[in-house]
Amino acid sequence: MPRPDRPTSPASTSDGAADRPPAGDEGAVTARPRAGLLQIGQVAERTGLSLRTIRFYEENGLVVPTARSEGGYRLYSDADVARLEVIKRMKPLGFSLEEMRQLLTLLADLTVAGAHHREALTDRLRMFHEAATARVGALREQLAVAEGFAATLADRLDRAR
Amino acid sequence: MPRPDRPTSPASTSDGAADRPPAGDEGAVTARPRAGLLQIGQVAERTGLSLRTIRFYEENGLVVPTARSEGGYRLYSDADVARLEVIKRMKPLGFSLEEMRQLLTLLADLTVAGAHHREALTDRLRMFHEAATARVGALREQLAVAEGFAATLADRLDRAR
DNA sequence: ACACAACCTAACCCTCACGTCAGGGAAAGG
DNA sequence: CCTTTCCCTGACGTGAGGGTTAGGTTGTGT
Repeated sequence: MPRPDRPTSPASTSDGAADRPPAGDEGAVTARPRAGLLQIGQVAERTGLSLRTIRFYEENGLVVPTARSEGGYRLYSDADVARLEVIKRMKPLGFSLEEMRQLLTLLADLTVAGAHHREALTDRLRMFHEAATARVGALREQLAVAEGFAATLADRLDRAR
Repeated sequence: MPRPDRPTSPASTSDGAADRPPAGDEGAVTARPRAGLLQIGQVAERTGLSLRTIRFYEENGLVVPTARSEGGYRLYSDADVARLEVIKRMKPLGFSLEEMRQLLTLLADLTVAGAHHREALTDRLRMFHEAATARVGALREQLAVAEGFAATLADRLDRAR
């Protein structure tokens, strides 16, 4: 079973991320190895996160790959990737990894419908929402300051032209 | 020459920042020691920066206090404070300390009117302005993502209420 | 003159979210 | 066999500060 991809591209910058998702039959739609699992490089490509970052998130319990290959390669499911994408969306809110971990768990717990603690969960969710709202406000202010400073620079530019 | 402030407040939380700006005559407007110079605590209060941060900026050559007291206290002029405030405005743009240092110098150089390198200076200024504009764009996007996520949270909140 | 409270100093280590090597193993093909 | 390309772990580095410690300075009240 040979491999279709990489038709002789000898030079590369090094550890990049692209390629070799073993055995997708010729003309397959999207690279997909045996069990619908992606390896880290492909995940990085899809999410725009660095390999280091993805590993780091695992180290901190944020997204642990569903499986490992015999040789120890991390193998990510679509759900894993989705989790990573949620994290990406949270990032601008400036939550810490720990907070993100908690929020992820919380959201998962809430999705399990059968939660008896529903009340407590929504309470915690409300707190996260408040924190998020606060951060959004802070961000807005930062943006305003940034715009202001950029304007100042523009000013000095054509004042000194 | 006695001091007006602190009319016997024995308990305090500790290192705060307020107080003893020596000898402002009774009923003075704003605390002012001898030569219109402020000590670090007062600067912190005015700028909203932490003592640590202000010292850190000095360590990195961003704002070196105009003077020191006999005993080694940092003494800041109004110009120093102004510099700190400029830094505060730059911060949301995500420049590194080094970049901010350069930009501060650049702006100062430009103000010295008599610059022969005016051209080169404005060129550098233009580059900073471009960087700033780029960052503003990035910030806007971050804000959008943040708002989006906050909305998602709000959604889950009343979907699960 | 002395004690004192409030302020300051330098010097240290700690945190967070990664980046950056270094050295070695795995997957696939020639 | 060898080569590529990808992946692994482990360890150290970085940026922008935070916190703590042990001690010096300043102005004041008595």
